[in-house]
Amino acid sequence: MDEEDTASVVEVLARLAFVMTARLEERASEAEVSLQQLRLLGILRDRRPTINELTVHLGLDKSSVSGLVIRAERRGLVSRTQHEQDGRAVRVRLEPAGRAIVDAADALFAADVQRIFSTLSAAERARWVALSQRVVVAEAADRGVSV
Amino acid sequence: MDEEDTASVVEVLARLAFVMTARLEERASEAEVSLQQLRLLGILRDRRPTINELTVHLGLDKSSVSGLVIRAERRGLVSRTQHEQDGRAVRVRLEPAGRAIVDAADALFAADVQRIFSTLSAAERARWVALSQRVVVAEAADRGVSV
DNA sequence: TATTGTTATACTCTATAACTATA
DNA sequence: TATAGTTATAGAGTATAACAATA
Repeated sequence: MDEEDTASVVEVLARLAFVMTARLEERASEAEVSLQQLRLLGILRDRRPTINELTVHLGLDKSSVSGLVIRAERRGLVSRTQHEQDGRAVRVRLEPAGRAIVDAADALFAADVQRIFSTLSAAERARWVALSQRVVVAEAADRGVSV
Repeated sequence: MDEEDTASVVEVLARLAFVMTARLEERASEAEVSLQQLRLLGILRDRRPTINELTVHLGLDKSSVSGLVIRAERRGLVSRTQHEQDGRAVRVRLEPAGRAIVDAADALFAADVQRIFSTLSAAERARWVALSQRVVVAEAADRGVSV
């Protein structure tokens, strides 16, 4: 891959990542939460993890996760309950108010994506998804090795 | 575009945006700046904008931009000079230390991209870039209309 | 009067270090 | 001793509102 080739990939990739993150942030904001709060709620949709497990999913320090969860709990979006086996640990659970928010933000973002990607034909969209999935897999592999 | 189709696009798109933003953040951090500081420095590579112009590029309030610039100036990465025509305005300029940082972070990220995208053939890469560019254009058009 | 930029204030988010309680 | 989580502290980033200087 030559320099010019790389430069064009970097440019469109960075732009895509920025505008889509900005969209997500905007939709989260409309649902009255920050992007990080939305990420937290999204993780809790099908899990009841401990703070420790959340640090892995979110890639944050336990003190940062503790703060995120406490602020979410203060708003009634999640709840903390005692762990069944380990008396030191807590389980974090999504509350109905939190689920309503994450569902609303998701619907808004999905509608954005549907509108934006309608510029491609069904075949082109399928091709884009297939190629992008391979990129995501390659990124994970690269991270696993290079770190 | 049916629901299943949309869901797969949303999933890979969100994942791609997240991991690439995380990469950029990591590389910025290695270059000793935050992602927002790196964005600021990147904009200044070929421009000497006012604070007002920067609010458009960054999508932030003028008070937020003011703070970003002041913190960057405190570290010697940028400088503020009087505007030639308008006595109220200032011009923000990239200093050599700032240029070194943005160049270093850029090189690291470009190397990441080169490694990751080598999983695709040259033809596939070209196809991915072409499709993604159309998506970015459609996003901008959608934003211009829907807002 | 309107505009440019800064400042005061308040909040979220983040990490490090110290701490408490449990294992 | 080690681990799970919270708290104290410090700093970046963000927005709103009030402000000063200039247009």
